[in-house]
Amino acid sequence: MLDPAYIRQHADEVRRAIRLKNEKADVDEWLRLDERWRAFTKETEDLRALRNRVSEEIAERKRRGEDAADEIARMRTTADAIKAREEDLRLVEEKLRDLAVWMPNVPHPSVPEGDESANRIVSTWGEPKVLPFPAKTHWEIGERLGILDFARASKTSGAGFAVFWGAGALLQRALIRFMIDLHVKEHGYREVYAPYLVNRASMFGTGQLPKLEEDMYGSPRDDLFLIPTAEVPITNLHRDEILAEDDLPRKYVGYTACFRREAGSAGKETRGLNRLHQFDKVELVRFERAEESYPALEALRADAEDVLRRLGLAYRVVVLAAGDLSFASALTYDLEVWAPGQERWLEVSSCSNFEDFQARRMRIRYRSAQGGNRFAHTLNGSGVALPRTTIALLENGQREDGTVEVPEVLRPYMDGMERIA
RNA sequence: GGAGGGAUGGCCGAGAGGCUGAAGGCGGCGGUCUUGAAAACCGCUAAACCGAAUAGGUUUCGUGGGUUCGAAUCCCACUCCCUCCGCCA
Repeated sequence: MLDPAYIRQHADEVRRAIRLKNEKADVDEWLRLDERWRAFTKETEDLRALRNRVSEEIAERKRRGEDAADEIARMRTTADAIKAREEDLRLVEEKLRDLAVWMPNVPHPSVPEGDESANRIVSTWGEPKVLPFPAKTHWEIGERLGILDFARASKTSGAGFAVFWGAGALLQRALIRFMIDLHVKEHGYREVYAPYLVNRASMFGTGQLPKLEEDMYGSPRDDLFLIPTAEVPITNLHRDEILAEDDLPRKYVGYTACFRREAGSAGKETRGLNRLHQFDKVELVRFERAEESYPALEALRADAEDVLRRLGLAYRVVVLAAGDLSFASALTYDLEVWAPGQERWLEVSSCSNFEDFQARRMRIRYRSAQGGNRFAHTLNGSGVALPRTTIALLENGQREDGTVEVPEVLRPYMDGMERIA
């Protein structure tokens, strides 16, 4: 949610953000209603002030044992007028809010304009691997090794699901533990295990609602949603809280499964583990002082990158252009790993700074040392998503004989297994 | 699912139609004392909004409605929490 004062003073910036992000939101209508809201507010408050004053007088008279019937009669009409004005106010406020919730966060000035094709590569780590033999795709490798089973996944659940067997399943557990251990022990995050089902308020808080309701799984009977990312439950942990400034930053890491409809996407790009309705992810979430959120985004990104470096996977960092930026984000870095079997880069992490956009929706504040409460800045990024990391591990680690080398750092988590055969 | 109890400021907790934005405590800030600190003592300390305002005003005691000239306080509905019973991994 944007600051109403910001919308008033920077309407052009907001219009620009809406255009760049390909959103639909009516700033002019909002501005018009905001005018009216202020007029109604004044009228309503003046009437209330009158009521408060006269009520005080009535109380005083009664205390002295005097009669106040005339004043009470006069206030009866005032009470009706107040009720009418309050109703008008309420309606305008509702409309203002309905318009405001569709306004996306404003991109950081450094964000390139344009769609996906304007995304800018800021760095690359490692050499995209070229194998000395014909590279196989991960689904070929995994099915031959008997660790990946898409046929049976579609039997139990349909297209877009995966079953991992034996060493494949162990690899998932190993990745989760490796990543969480790294972030906890070396990067200073606190581990949290949070619910997979969340309520409407939580989905609204991080900005998935109202825009993405159609993209989510849920239980309509209970008005509960399956989380599309751990960002939702973890960021909402501090909804309606006022944090102590000394307690910032708060750095959390959590593993969850994630669920996404991915409606309408099918084909080559989604084959195998590339795009699933259910997948696993280790997520990093940070709550920061306003002036520290951009340095914190760099730190968050470095923490996510560290996972890929230790796994020995070549990757690149991309700054998303405005048109590719999510609704709530001001600046996002994507981390993409190289998958030689498919000869393409795969997004395994999106590291974003939401500034105070989510915090306003959730009323997450901190008590500032100079006095006064300020909205915290929230950030998050995957550290990292499992399926595509698994793809990269299989496609990069494959040998000509069809076996797959296990990176050194994962071996302690896999009973010393050096190779999946 | 059934029966009870509850929700008040950063936190704990009192208040039961008007004098309550709200006692008291904790925490925080400032001061006295001290070489320094602690202890003790004194003072200050909710948020949001309208407004050019350091003027004035409004709102907020879980949420939404109602009664009333006036509601933290009375009534209704809902949400959440706790206790007990049932069911269950």
